[in-house]
Amino acid sequence: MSREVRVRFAPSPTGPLHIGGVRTALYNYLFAKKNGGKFLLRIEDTDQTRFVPGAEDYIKDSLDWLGITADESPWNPGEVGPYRQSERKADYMQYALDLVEKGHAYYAFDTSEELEAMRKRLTAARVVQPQYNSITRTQMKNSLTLSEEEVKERLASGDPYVIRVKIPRKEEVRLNDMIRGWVMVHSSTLDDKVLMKSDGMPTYHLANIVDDHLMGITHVIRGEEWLPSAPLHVLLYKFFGWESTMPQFAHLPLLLKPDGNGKLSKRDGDKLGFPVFPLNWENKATGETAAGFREQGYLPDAFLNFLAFLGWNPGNDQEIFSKEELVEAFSIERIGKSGTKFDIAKAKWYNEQYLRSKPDSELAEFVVADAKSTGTEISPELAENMVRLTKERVTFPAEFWKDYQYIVIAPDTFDEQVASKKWNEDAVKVLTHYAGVLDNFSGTFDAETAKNLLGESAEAEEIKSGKVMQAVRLAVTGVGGGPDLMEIFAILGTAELAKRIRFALDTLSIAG
RNA sequence: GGUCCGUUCGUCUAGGGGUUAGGACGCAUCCCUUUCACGGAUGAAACACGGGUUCGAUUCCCGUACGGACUACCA
Repeated sequence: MSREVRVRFAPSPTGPLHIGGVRTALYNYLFAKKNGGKFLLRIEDTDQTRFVPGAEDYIKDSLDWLGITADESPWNPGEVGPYRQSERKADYMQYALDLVEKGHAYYAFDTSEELEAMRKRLTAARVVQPQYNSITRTQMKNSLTLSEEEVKERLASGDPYVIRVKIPRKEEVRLNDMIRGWVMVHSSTLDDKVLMKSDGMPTYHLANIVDDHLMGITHVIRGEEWLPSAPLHVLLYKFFGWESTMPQFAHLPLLLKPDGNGKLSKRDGDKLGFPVFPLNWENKATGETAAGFREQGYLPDAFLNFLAFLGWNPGNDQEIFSKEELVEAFSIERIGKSGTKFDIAKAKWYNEQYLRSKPDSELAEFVVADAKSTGTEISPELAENMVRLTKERVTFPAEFWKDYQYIVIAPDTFDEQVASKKWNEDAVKVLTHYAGVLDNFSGTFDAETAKNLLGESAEAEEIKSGKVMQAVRLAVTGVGGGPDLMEIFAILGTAELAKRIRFALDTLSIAG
């Protein structure tokens, strides 16, 4: 009988969650759902100096937006809470002490100045890697070098101290990563990492292992940046005697900058011309806002689909996956090993695909709202008509109104390039004739009728209608390209259409 | 510097001892069309390098190069 799958996403609320983190959350979620397990969210806020107000809410909002819902979290606690490490503070010390008792950890009283001096001394002695380890700890102030009496005294008098792990001098540490296979490291290259800080808070390493154990975590799926410390984690499981329930590790390839230079970091922001955050983030300190995918117009399902494919693939040609399909198809075996460069063009393509699959009526709501925000009230019917005509031509919902509002609002300027090339006497003749026809028309003016009448006007002037079509378009819309013109005519109606044509006739002059 | 991880078209990737090395995005050309898109068709475009192993290596092994992560009382 294997245990129920339990995975966690454990972000640190030190700023906005970036997309690498979101992807990690997504993979954890998919893995849990695929295996009928639980997905937990744990806030790792052990570093009080880096706490950023609002970051926790941001994490929640981001995951909510994408529908990556945790089965257990600070907002929806299960039975192994609390789900914030700051609220678990009291528990960690006993585990650290347990390690001290077992001889796997020790007190260290060195000040930061003394540590600095040690590193300087070692560097001067050309030691390549100055670190607190099995060799150097013999020269430092800790419970391994000080007398038992002095240690007791220092502890009693409230001397600041940390608890460090005692890394064995010669041991081959191995772990079987689900993505990378066997990884082996010799303990001599590891250092005696701090487990408990002098402020009484645990470091990541201690808190992480203790909480994962207490919360029954079976699989640790996290970014590759943790791979170097994974051997330490394995050692800690062993020291605690928790080997039999040690989770399996899966270290995800990193998300890289598009130029291939380093991992995608929070600081990159819209400096690179696209968001690296799911949602807008306002930096309270600087007042600057970093762009989010949501506000740029990305649909959550499209973004999720895109994100899933950054480092994972289903092994077949299918590219469009709903969340449910992703759950069904997901497996850790199909996650790649190498870093993934972020390609915004693909993200846009995904958005277009999802946008086109949405019903016109739903998209029309965006258009009504966007129009209203610029002071124009339009009916849902009109908005839906606009969507029907332009859906295949936009990437983001905002483009409906931004690029095609001429369907509602008559243009007052005309594209000069098109005008100079296409505006000619033939066009003037046909349009003048057509305007007159429109004045006298009564009946149903649909696209078909609009086209027939225009054809007749052209014929009357003995001009091929195809020759003047772009000029006609220019006159009515102000631009040289766009959706089916006759459909636009039908929406405008004869009166508005005639009015626009006459305005163009008055305004435009034939290029010499 | 040290430890660890990685390397298939520009990008995301499939594949895996014998393949015309497949797909997607992007790009180009053509078709459709009243324009621009959409759609359809076609095309250019890749196994980092050097040694092994093998009848045969892009695939396995070892080096080299390159890229990346880590190297805090941060996570």
